[in-house]
Amino acid sequence: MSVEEILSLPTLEVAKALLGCRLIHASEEGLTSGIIVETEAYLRDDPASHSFRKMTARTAPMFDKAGTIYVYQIYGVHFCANITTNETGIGEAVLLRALQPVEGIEIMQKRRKNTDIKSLCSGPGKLVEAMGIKKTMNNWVVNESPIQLIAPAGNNPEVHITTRIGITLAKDLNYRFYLKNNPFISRK
DNA sequence: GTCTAGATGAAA
DNA sequence: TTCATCTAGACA
Repeated sequence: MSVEEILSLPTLEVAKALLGCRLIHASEEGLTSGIIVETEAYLRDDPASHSFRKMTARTAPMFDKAGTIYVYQIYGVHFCANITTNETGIGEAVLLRALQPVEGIEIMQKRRKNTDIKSLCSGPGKLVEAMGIKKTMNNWVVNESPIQLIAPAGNNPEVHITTRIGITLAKDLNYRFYLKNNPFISRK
């Protein structure tokens, strides 16, 4: 399945299909990339989603076309990155929660000030920092910017589905997806 | 204006 | 378990 095909799927399917994809950022400091190993879906009728109510200045990228990147700050300290799904006007997205580092590991270690490979991208805030994703990249579009997405070549990986992390609203929905037995996923 | 929860991470 | 650190968005 191509990236275009993946991004045209319903949001829950996108969250699942993104597992195994490679995310690349060709930054000024150099190229970093990693395999997506953990995601969460946020739908339009989902009380935990930023797009649950009306569109606002902050959440506008969620309502943009599929492949748009939505970056927001959380707890006043960290940033999280999402990939928007659906056509323009529908506010749904997939949160990137963890990557398995592949390229540019030295750059990630420097950005994260941490040499432990397993801790480099094992959480939404960590991955954003390791990949050098900035608030200014809000609204960028995957594969039309230095952020690239590549679909996996091989077969379907084994996927685990659980409830999402760090929320109290709609906390019983099974909208979190991760690769089974992968040591690079986040923990809580 | 005032309130509150929050899609976190690191340290202790 | 605590804390750092703060904003968007709801409601009045």
